[in-house]
Amino acid sequence: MGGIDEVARLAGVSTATVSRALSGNGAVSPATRMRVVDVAHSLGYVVSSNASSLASGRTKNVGAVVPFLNRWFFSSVIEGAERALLRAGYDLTLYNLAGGGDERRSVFEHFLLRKRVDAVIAISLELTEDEVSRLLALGKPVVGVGGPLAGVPTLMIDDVRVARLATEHLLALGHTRIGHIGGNEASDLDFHMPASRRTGYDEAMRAAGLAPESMPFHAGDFTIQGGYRAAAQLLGEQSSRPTAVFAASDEMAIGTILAARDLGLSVPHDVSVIGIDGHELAEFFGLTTVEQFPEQQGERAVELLMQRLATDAVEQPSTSESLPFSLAVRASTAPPVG
Amino acid sequence: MGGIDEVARLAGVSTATVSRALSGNGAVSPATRMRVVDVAHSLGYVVSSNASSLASGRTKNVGAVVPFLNRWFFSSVIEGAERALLRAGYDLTLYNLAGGGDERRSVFEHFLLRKRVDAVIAISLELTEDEVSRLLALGKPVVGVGGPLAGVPTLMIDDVRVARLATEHLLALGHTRIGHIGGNEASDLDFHMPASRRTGYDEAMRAAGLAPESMPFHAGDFTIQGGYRAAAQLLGEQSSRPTAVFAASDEMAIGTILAARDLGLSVPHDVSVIGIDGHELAEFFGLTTVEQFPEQQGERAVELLMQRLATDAVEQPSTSESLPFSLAVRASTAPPVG
DNA sequence: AGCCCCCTCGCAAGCGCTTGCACAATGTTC
DNA sequence: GAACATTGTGCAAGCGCTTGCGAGGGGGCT
Repeated sequence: MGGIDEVARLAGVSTATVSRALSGNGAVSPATRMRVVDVAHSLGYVVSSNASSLASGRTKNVGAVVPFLNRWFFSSVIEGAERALLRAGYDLTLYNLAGGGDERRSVFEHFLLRKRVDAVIAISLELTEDEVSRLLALGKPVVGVGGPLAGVPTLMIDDVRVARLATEHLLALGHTRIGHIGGNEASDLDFHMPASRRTGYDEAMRAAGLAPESMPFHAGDFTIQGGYRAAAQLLGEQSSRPTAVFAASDEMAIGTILAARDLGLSVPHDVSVIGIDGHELAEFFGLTTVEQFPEQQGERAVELLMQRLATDAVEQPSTSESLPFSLAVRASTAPPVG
Repeated sequence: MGGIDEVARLAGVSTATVSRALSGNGAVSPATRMRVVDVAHSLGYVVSSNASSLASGRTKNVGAVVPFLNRWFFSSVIEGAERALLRAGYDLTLYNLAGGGDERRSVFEHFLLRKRVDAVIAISLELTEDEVSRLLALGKPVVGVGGPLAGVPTLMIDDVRVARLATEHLLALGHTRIGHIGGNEASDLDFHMPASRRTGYDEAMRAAGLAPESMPFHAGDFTIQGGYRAAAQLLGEQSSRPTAVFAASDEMAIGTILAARDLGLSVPHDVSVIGIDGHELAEFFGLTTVEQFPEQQGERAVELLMQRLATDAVEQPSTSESLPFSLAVRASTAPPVG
């Protein structure tokens, strides 16, 4: 009941024709197609994805592997990807590594192997070599977003340039004492982003004839609270207080703004603050930032995947794409006083 | 290659036995099972979900329908659900209604119909009658989380009681002028939560002999910014300024704290603030709040679903469950001064 | 008129599993 | 030791689609 046979019967054609009419694969005359589509619609018939997948080898589903879900960047990328996928008739199934050990292993050793997906999007993941090779061994298109994955084409902003741009904005305003709040050494080892952003900062400082190593630096964990704590330290020492702070993420920058307030410092009068990300709260806090556009990154990732699926090119083009970003100047940055 | 036949051959049994050994359905001697499992493991064989689904009618996959993804509550519920599902060997596929019109329709008219899921979790959704009936027409277990769905068993906190508890906390501290920041009339029509929280507030006030209608009220949109704007108004009028504010969500409460600071008011000295949710930022802002536990709600939803799938009870028990919550007292509330 | 090509469509063989049924080999009971 | 459960396994028929191949028919060409 409700299967393809019924549609075929009512439309007066074979199941083969129904399949072709509904999927768009193979030639069907416009008249026949219309009849089939009408019957299917009136029966509320939708092709069973399992039967279809089994027969065709295509699942119309892509997997998204993420390290967390409840962080702005990740959920935004997913949101963009999901939207693009729905439009293309694809589903999105989620593989959240947050759980840690066991769950993480089983995602790679079990879940991704059951042929439920045609492709996978890996978001801001630092994977072990073994995990990457398992991913590639699936023989399916893979694209990374937001973090470099060896051997996988990846979409990401050029963190070095972005950080340079942010730092240059402060320099152009006339600041010469610019503190930095970034990642700590430990996390830098497995995740390059904080290191790259620091590099961009260093480059800009040196290009301006300033010595980055002599500037105040504190590590945060990319949360508001981490930024607050780092900023409290960095801004707390009267003697060496910078006139501007470049935080490696908007959340840390917001923490910095809050810390400044609590220290009785006015932003931007006493201290300018700039971040990176274009977080949804940036505007509310009047935060100057270099925006990136995670939703669009998700959409772009899907675009790439669809293209790759269409040409069934199995080989991974390793051309990584560099994504757009843009400086949004708000009230948190101004020329230094005096 | 790599199919069940190869495993069967190498283990010296039939494919039927392999299927039974790997799935746990049907009796297989321990020795045989071990042999099969070993062979499967060494070949890296994992049952193809499509073939399995087609043959068995079970997909080992559940759908999660959400209105947004990038909000704390939703992503937390999903995170909890995902974790529980992975443990049970299930996948989670995401249906995000955020797009609005077209995408929303196609989720109900197309995507959910392709038999890709065994059950669905509907998170904080206000669905039309048509949408609910389509959901039920799937003939699959459905559970709602965080919002009432007619005819669907739902997990949610008792918003009235939670709001009463929050208000009573302020009353117990001695406050008698307590403002409220809640939802606006329009949104109340399709989403009951703001109205329920207001009801709880009204009840507590009346029980204390106070007239809620004479208290300051402003509508916010459940964001930090909305809370800020509402609080700016509510706290801005010198004459009628309340000594305490009950915000219907933590994000709005945080906005209230920020607005108070900007108005030169000290929290809790000049004004106490309490929220609802247990948002991850509450602790950072020292916000007193009534916590709910969305991750656990996600896990609980999965538990319910699994139970229902196990007993293949098709009929929906309409017993809705009321979830735990708890008052977390922090620095944002104190007795009124003088 | 005859030939060929192209377009449309049906036939039927799978896709890779699951499971009802049958059957053999043990174990249990009196 | 006969009669009957019980347990472990294999056989084979699907699950509901997709698609290679081939048949039929209409039109354009020489």
